[in-house]
Amino acid sequence: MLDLKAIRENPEEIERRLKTRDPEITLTPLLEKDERRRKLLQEVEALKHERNEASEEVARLKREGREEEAQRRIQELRGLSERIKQLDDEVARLEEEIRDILVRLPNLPHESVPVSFSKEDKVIVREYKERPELPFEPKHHLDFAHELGLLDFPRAARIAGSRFPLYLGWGARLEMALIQFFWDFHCERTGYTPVLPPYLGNPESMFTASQLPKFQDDVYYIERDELYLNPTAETLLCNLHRGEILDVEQLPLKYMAYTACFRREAGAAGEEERGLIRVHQFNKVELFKFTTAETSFDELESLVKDAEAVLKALDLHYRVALLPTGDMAAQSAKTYDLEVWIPSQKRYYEVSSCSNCTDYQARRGNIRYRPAKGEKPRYVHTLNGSGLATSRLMVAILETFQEPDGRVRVPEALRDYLKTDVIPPR
RNA sequence: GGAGGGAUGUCCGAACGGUAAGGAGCCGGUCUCGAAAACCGGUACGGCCUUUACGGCCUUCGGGGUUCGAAUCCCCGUCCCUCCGCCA
Repeated sequence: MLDLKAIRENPEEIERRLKTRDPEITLTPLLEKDERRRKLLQEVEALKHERNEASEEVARLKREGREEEAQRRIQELRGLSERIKQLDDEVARLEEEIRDILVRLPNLPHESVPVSFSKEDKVIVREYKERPELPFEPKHHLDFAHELGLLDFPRAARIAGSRFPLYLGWGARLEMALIQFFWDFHCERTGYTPVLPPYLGNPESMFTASQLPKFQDDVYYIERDELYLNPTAETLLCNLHRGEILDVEQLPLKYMAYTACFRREAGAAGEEERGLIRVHQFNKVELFKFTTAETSFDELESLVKDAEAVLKALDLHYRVALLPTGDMAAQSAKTYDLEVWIPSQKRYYEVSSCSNCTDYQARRGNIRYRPAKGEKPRYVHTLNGSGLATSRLMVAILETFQEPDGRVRVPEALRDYLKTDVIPPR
């Protein structure tokens, strides 16, 4: 959510920047409603002042036993409260309308973000290692994972439905090894505090993280209990300090969570995304930071490096892309994607998305910090990044390290976890 | 799932329906070489609005209602605690 006061003070500039994300955006109705609300507010507050003083007078008269005068005063006040209630209702209605508009506006993009509505216009910032050249035609992971007994999509469909994964045998072990490796890596080397959060979130949590109202259709919802299934631990970690005022000395706060993630992926289909590329349920280790306003863009750079470090440790070819204005999530001011090479498709797939959401989520969730003793609280900046999504990473590993016979070499970093250097073991 | 109790500031804690006591802590001061103690003063976080003032409005878990006036009475909800039931 953007700061209404800032919009009021600088509407042209903010509208111009928002239009780089969505040319349809116009702030005029918002400003009109805001103007009207403030006018009514002044009116109603003056009436309330009058009522407060009159009430005090009634109390005084009663104390002094001047009952008749008090009754006369009370009679005079009857209409006043009626009028206040009318105006209050009108102000409340306007406030709701203003909020409705405000919560649907995206964050202001940072000035370093390339302006374009086409996701093709992302900027490749850097690459790691050479693109792997296999001495044979690489197979799609599904074309050998079933044979090797690593995955079983037909049986997963029997249990839940299509696009749900079922890992088994060495596939399950590999997935757990990836999770454990990422978990240990960020605990021990990059210094994030580990968290195992609830997998369900309430409407307020979804709203704060900005899953609501726009992405209502992308998340699973349990109507009976008014709870949403976790679509990404960003949603959950974002709410860890909702409503709090943090000490500036605590910042930056760095958290890491492992969760299963659930997404409806309505409308997703197609040959390109079969197998583990796009599923309703996947595993992810998520990184999250709460920072001050001054440091958040530096913290974004180090967050990206922390996520990259895992890919490097796995010896995978990847690149870092800076997304253009039109391709970022609404809450983000600046986003880097980490994309890993998928040999069978000869293209890159996103395995991590690292964003600085500045004060957008913090304002929704009222997450603040006190810059110094005695100073007014300010909104924190929130940052998130996958570190990483294991399910997609498994695709990269299976396909990059496949042997002609379909077996898979295990990256050095995972051997201690799996106790084998090839899957399945000979 | 059932029955009961509770939620007030940084913390503890009070308030016959009359406009949020008291204490601790914290901040400032006096005293002191300095500190502690003692004493004096300040302290409802926070938010909104404007004529930015010694200003006004809101804020006793959240939302409604009754009333001239609600921390207080009524209704709905959230969270916590106790007991019963169920249970990995």
